[in-house]
Amino acid sequence: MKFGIRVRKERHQLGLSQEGLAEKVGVHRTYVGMIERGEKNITLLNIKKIAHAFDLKMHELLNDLD
Amino acid sequence: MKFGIRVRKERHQLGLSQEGLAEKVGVHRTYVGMIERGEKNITLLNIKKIAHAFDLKMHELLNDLD
DNA sequence: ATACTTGCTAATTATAGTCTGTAGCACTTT
DNA sequence: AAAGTGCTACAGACTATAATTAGCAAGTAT
Repeated sequence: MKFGIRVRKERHQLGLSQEGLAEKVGVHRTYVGMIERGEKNITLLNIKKIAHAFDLKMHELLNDLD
Repeated sequence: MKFGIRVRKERHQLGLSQEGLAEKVGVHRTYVGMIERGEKNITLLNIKKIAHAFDLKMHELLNDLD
């Protein structure tokens, strides 16, 4: 999945650490790492939370992925 | 979540029953019902499968949702 | 009256998501 | 060099919940 790569890119663009993003999103720090490495099959609610942390809408975070 | 309503709308547009969509997507018929009723927090992989069953990309199925 | 569709429940299995801890790398300071 | 700091990868054990499955009720249509 390229979703993780996209998340990492957006996170770096904001100059956030995984821990910093985790805090904004409301998930655990290690989980952000797992998402970025594509190890987990994230749910709709968390996609939404991450998108909002980036001030994006879900579909904006997902375009050009599949 | 409005995602379920969107799925139902797309399904009707194709004249499919829940069972017919379930078969195309590769999930159980009752699960499609649960998704449409917003009872489940669907994962990225299943969002992708459903979108593909509709000949859509994920972000196309999710636009105008949040 | 029977075949089709959907809503709903309850139980089980698979896996998403949490938490603790260890280790490695890059950089800075003394 | 060594010690300290910040970020990340990863493992293992745990908890919460997504996803599967079977079954029954109710409506609608044929």
